[in-house]
Parts: sequence; structure tokens; C-alpha cells
Amino acid sequence: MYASVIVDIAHSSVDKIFEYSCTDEVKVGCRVKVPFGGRIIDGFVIGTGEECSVPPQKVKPVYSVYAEPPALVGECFSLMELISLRYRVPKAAALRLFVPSEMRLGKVHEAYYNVAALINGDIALPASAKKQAQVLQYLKERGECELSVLAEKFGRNAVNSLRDKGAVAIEKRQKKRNPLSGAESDVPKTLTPAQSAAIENIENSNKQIHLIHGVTGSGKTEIYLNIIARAIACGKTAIFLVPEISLTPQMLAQLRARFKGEAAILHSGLSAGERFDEWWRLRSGEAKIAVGARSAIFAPLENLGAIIIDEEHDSSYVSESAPRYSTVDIAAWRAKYNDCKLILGSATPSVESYLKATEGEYNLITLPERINKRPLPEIIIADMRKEVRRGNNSAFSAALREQLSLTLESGNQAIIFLNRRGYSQTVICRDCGYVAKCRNCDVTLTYHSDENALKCHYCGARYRMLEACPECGGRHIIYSGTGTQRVVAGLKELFPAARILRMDNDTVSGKDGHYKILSEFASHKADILVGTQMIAKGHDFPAVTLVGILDADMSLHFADYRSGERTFQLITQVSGRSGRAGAPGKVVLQTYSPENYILRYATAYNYTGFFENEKEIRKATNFPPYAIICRVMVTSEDEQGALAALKEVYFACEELKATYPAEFIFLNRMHSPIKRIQGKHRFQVLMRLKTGRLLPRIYDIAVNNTSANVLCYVEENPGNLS
DNA sequence: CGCGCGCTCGGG
DNA sequence: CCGAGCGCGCGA
Repeated sequence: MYASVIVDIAHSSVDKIFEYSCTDEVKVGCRVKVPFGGRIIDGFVIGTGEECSVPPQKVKPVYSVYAEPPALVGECFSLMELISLRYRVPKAAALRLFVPSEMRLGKVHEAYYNVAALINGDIALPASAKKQAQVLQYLKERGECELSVLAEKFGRNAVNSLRDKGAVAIEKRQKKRNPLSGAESDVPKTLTPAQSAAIENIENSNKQIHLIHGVTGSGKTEIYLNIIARAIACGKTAIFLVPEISLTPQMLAQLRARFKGEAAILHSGLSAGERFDEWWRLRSGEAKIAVGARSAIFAPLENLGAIIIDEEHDSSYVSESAPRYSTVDIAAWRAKYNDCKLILGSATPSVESYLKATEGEYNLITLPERINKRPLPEIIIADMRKEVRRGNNSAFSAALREQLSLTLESGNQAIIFLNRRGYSQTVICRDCGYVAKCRNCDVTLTYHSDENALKCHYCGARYRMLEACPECGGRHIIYSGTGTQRVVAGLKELFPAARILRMDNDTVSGKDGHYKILSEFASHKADILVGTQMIAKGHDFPAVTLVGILDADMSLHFADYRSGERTFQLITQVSGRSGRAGAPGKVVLQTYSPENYILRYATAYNYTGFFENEKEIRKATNFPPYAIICRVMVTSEDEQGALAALKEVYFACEELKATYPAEFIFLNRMHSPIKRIQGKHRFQVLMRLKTGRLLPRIYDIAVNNTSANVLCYVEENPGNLS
């Protein structure tokens, strides 16, 4: 018998199928060790058969087979093929998406716990051995007990003595780490007529992909849970994707309560062991629902009945490293393969998805009202130009101050949202205009007052704060911009009695840092939460009745065609934090351009108005979704090498343009806005294309110009152009 | 990816 | 003439 093997080396030069002789123990999907180029390495079996297409003298036998069920199942193989072709990555790189890295790296040992069990309770003990007697008594009552518990209660020595006397046995057992265990029960809530209608609509529609556009608080989650429950009831499985940031304890508790052990969660917050165990629970069929962030779209489930992508517009659904797949694309493919529904949901759908829905490619379901018809929070626009004219140079408008004191007086909580972090954005020399930049990354440094240091946000480099300007020697160094720290300081001055929490990249350490701060705030241990983007999503704060958006303009004037879309999404999301429970919420939005159409639609909660307007602009200016922005990044530590490769890539693209002039709207080469990151020079060929027709050719160009020295890679509609 | 082969160049 | 250095192609 022969096995077709893909060796686990993600490199284009070994991106082939190798054949080995084997026994029938080797099954499709198995991981094996094989002799390869003089070494023994891991590989994936993607096929078996009696025939062999290489000369017999070349064929070697499989070295060994992993003693585990096949890791790859179902559509893995065709999906691997698709990803490998679509994103021009080696098949091994595509296969790696399907197995947890813990498994490949062999890092996870099974977790064990020790159990002490009574084998002979009638043993004679000296009267002095009181502890041992207690242990015996304890075990007589319950038969067996976890060793750690016994050791805690009576001391490890007593247990050891009993073991030596043959009274108890200590046995190693495999631990099932189950992050969703210990759940309370939850019964499905009664659906509102709107929710029932939405589910009915999805069930009866003959379209495969559905977009639920529902305002915050419209009960989308209950619809998702219902659809998942229906799939499970039919003996099928389901995938439920949420942005990484939304995998909060509350959300997991909700799933745990509803689905118990049938749900498995896959995300980076779990320990390696937990993730590994959850993956196997899905693979073995014990769990039928995969819940997780982007990568959970590759969950080892067969017979899918539904795929749900919540907060469909979220930028975390596109991978930032190769293969730069789009989660919605992969999900659409799996839905098609399994002939199941794909449900996208959002309060602020991406322009791209909403366009597809209005054009009939997706089935559009609109939920315009909150569950209990509670009104959406009122948004008050504070015109900061007027504030400046009145002589108010602080970060807080009169309206915000007034609302803040009202909120604090009534014992409610407030969230202050701003886009930046650090004490202030930049450090400028007033005399010559010098701005401090990172030596490696060419990025403006940010001043952090707690360390009195300058930091680069792209590589983490830390510099001493400037005493004098290194260019002109001037001593008039000033800070500019407003950061969370300065806002906190300002708030303390205005409301000395208020308890204030700060949340940004500096106060959040590790994966649980989020939760710590957020749950501290949720349990009302603080009155005001000041933070950046990361407070916009996830948690529910019932007592928050005021949200202040300090610098709504920041994202609006960003040099990105999506800045309008992003700003609309941000305002809607942040506003949704206000007034979740009883009391009606308020939002104060501070801006220097109150007449801006994005802000006008956002404050009126008018998504369709925003969409129609935005659509026309994108159409007129030839931006996505009416075009594709394509960037070939060329990076290298060696500047000359990078420049040479850049030239090659550019010429190849120019050649394409000469052949297909109608496909190109724009083509040019340039430095990337950030010229260096971590010592790597960055150049780019930037294109705007009418369609995706030429993308495969462009991927080829990138692959062909990648060498040991220079890395070239393609980004489609990149999230940012830094 | 990691290895070995073979070619080339420089030192003796 | 021999040994070190590098580029290339191979691996089943």
C-alpha cells in the first residue's frame, strides 16, 4: 500500500505530494513521520492507494504513524487545495490551519491528575497516626478523592504513608480540561415576533448566505442560538464565529448554559492544553458546536448545519499573516460544500456585504428595533469649534461636563472613549519642528508619562525622554495631542470624588488584562472608564448611561478610504454601550466638523442613509467594493535587494497592465508609509483593479520575486496602508 | 527547509 | 593540489 504525503515544511520548493509505502494502519488524514531528505519529519497523509506513480526504487516506507485518529477530515483536503491556489501558499501552510499548533509542535502532554482510592480500609494504624486515620475515614465515606484535595486537607505525608502500607492506591488519570464545564442550565428565551420572523425568513429563503442587519440590542444572539439549536436537533454541527474581543466570560457563560458540553471554544485565551482538548472534543464528535474567533472557521467538524459570523464587519476576520484569507470567503465555501446556511450579522454591516445584500446576492434581514422597544441613546453633538471660541481649551465640552456630573450624581457609570493612547501623541521641538521618531521603524514616537519615556508602537522600542532637541539643541520640547492618561488627569481635576479606570494597551497586560479591567468596571468598582477602541465591544455594562466620544474626528480624517465606514461603525458601537438596562442612555459626541455626513447619519442611527451615500462615493471614486485595492509588499533588511525586487515586481505588473489595460485603475511603486519596521525596509507596488481577474497573476509575481533575502507578499484591500 | 554535491576561487 | 565557500537541486 502507498500513502500520498504532504511534508510539514511550508516552503514552495517542497510543495509537492510525496509517496511512501505503508501498511493499512496508515489512514487518510493521519499524521505520520516520514524519511525525507536524510531526516525524519512530520507529514500529513492526504491519500492512500495500491498504485504508486514514482519509480519503486525511490519509494521509502513511512517511518511511523501517530497513534491518534486522523486529524484531517471531511472537506479539509479540497479546502486546502483551494486555499493553496487562491492565496499562493504551500499546501503544508494551508493544512496547518486545520490542526492546532500544539499538536504539530508536540508541546501538549496530556494533563493528568492523581486520584487516591481506598483498597484496604481495615489496616491497623498506630494510635499516633491521627492524620492517616482521618484520611482513611474520609476515603471510607467517599471511596476515592483527588490527591491534591487530600493533600490539602490532611497533608501529603499521611497519604504517602498509607500508600506505602498498601491501604490506598494512587492512580494517574487523564484530565479532561473543559473550559465550558460547570454550567448552569438555561432554557431558550421566548422569541419576539421579530426574531421568529427572522428565523422563519432564513429557513424559508433559498439563498445560502444571509445578512442580519440588526441594531444593537435587537436580539441577534438569540436568533443565532436558535439556528444553532435547530442544526443540532437535525443531527448536524455548527460553527459560531465572533471577534476575538467578544469572547467574554458572559458570552461563554451564555453558550455554556445553553449547549453544555456540546459547545467547544477555540481561542487564544485558552491554555495550550485546553485548546488542544477542545479541538479533540470537536474532532471526536463529542462537541458539535465550535465557538471561536477567526481561526475557528477551520474547526474539524463534518456535516455542518449552520455557520454564523457575528459582527461580520469586524476587521479581525481577515488574517494578517499568510495565508491572508478572508473568513467570510472560507465560510461561504464551507457552507456551499455542506449545503448549509451562512449567517452574517452586524449592527453596522460592511459596505461590501450590505451591497451584496441589496443586490440580492445575500438574503437581507433587517431588525430595526431593540427587543423591548427601548429607545437608542440620544446622541448630543458638541461642536468643539464653539468651545474653543468660548475659551474652553480643555478636552471636555460643556455638554460633556454637564452630562458627566448628572451621571455621577445619579450613581450611574460613564465611559469616555478616545482614539489615542499614551499621555500624548507626539513630542515636538517648538524651535525647529523636530519630531521624535523610532530609529528602526520610522514611526513617530509616543510619550508615556508613567515611564517618562518615548515608545515606538510598532516595535516596542523605548527611548529616554528628550531633554533638548537633538537637531537644534532647543529646550522648548512640547507634547501635542490628547491621550488616555491626560484625559484621566483632567477628569480627576473636574470630579475629584469619582473613581476612574483607564484601559488601553499600556494598562492591559496579557490576555486576561481586558477582562480584569472590564469586569472591575462591570461590578461598579469605578464610576468612569476611559479607554481606546478596545472598550467599544464585548462587555455589557448595565449601569452605564453616558458615553463620551472625545475625538470623533480622529478616525474621520484618517488617510483611508474606509475611514468614513470605520467612524460610523465606531460611533454606533460605542453608543450601544450606553443605556443597556433600565435607564435611557446618552452619548456626547465631540467634533470639530459637526456638519460631516458620516456623523450626521451616525447620530441619527441611519445606516441605510449612510450606506447609500457611501456607496455613491465609492462608485464615483472607484474604491472597493467597486474596485480592488491590491498591494504587493516588498520587505527586506537589505535596502538594495528590496529595491531591486520592487523594480522587478513593478515591471511585471506594468507588463500585465499593458496586456490588460482595462483592468487597471491605478499602478505605482513607492516606499510604504512606514519605511522600516524592525529593521526591515518596506516598499510597495500599489494597484487599484477593476476586478479580481488578475489577482492570481499578481500572486505569482510576488512569489516569483521572493527570495532568501527579500519577502514579497500580496494584500487584497488591506486594512491599513502603513 | 536542510543537506550534499560540485563548481570556483584562493592560498600554499 | 587541496580546502573553504557558495549556489543549486533534491527529497518519495
